[in-house]
Amino acid sequence: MISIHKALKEKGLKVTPQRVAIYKAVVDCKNHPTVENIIDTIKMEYPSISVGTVYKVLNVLVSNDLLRKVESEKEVMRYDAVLEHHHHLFCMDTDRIEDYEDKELDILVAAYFKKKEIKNFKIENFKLHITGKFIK
Amino acid sequence: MISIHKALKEKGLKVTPQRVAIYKAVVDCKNHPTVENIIDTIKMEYPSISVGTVYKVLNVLVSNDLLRKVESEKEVMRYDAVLEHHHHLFCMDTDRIEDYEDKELDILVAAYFKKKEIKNFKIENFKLHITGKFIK
DNA sequence: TTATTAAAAGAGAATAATTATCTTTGCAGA
DNA sequence: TCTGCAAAGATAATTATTCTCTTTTAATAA
Ligand SMILES: [Mn+2]
Ligand SMILES: [Mn+2]
Ligand SMILES: [Zn+2]
Ligand SMILES: [Zn+2]
Repeated sequence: MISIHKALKEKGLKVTPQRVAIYKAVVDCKNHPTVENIIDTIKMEYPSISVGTVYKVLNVLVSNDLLRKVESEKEVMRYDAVLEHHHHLFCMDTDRIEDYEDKELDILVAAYFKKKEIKNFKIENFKLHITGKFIK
Repeated sequence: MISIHKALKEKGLKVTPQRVAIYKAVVDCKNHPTVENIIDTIKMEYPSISVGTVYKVLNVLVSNDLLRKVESEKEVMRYDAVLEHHHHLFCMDTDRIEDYEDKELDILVAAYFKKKEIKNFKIENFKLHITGKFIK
C-alpha cells in the first residue's frame, strides 16, 4: 500500500483532500472503474465533490503516473491504480476487466522480442489484452 | 481483397452504395482511421454523405464482424479492416497505430496458455498491445 | 500564527463524439 | 412495375469530457 500523500509530494503536487479521496476511490472501486463508478464511491464520504474536479484530478494523476488509463473499445474511460506491469482479462459478455500478472509469460515474451526485433520499431513495453469468459 | 458486396450479402445485409463506400474508406485510410478520417476520405467521392450514416454503418459493420474497433486510451474511436489475428504497435509520441503480425509469437503464446491455464477464465483470444517508437 | 500566494476546487457553460428520432429514399423480392 | 422494409439523411439529443471563471485552500515564510 503506497502513501498517496507521499506520492503526491514527490511529484511536486499539492496534497488535497479531493486528490487523496479520488485516488482512494480508484483503489477501492477495484477492477478498472469508470468515472461514474469513481464519483459514486467518492460521493459517499464526499457528497459535494464537483464532477469537473474528478476529471481534472484523474488527468493530473494519470499524467503524473500515479494512475493509468485502461484502453478499451467502449465509449467510457476506465482507470487503473495498479502501476506494476500486468495484463488484462476482458470479459466478452460483460464490461468486467481483471488484472492478470504472469512473470513467466513476461519473461517468455521479452526473451522473444530480444531475439526477434520488429523492424522500424523500438519496443518500450507490451501488454496482453486477453478476451474470454470468466467461469464458475 | 474481399468482396464487400458478397460479404454484406452473406450477413443478410442490404448492399448499399454508402455501406460499400464506408467499408472501402476504412480500407483505404489504412492504419486504423478515426471516424473523421473516414468521413474525409469518403467525402471525396461522396460529398453529401451524412455523418450519422457513417456512424450507423460503422456500427453495423462492426457488429457483423466486417470491421473491428481498435481499443485505445484516447477519446476517439478507431477502426480496423484487418480481421485476421494480429497485434498492434502504438507510437508513444503520436497517434500512429500499425499492425503487427507474427505467427511465431502467436504459436509461442498459445502454447504457453495451453499449458498454463488462467484460473476462472476461459481464453478465447489474445492480442498484444505493443508501445514504443517508430524509428528512421 | 498569520499573511501571502500560487495552485486547486467548484460551478456551470462549452465542446466533441456518438447515438437517437423522425422523415424520406431506394434496394430487392414479388 | 409495385410494394414494403430497411437504410439514408437531417437534425436533435445525449453522453463524456474539457474549459473558463470565481472562490477556496494548502504550503511556505514572516
Ligand atoms: Mn472512448
Ligand atoms: Mn465522448
Ligand atoms: Zn489493471
Ligand atoms: Zn490492426
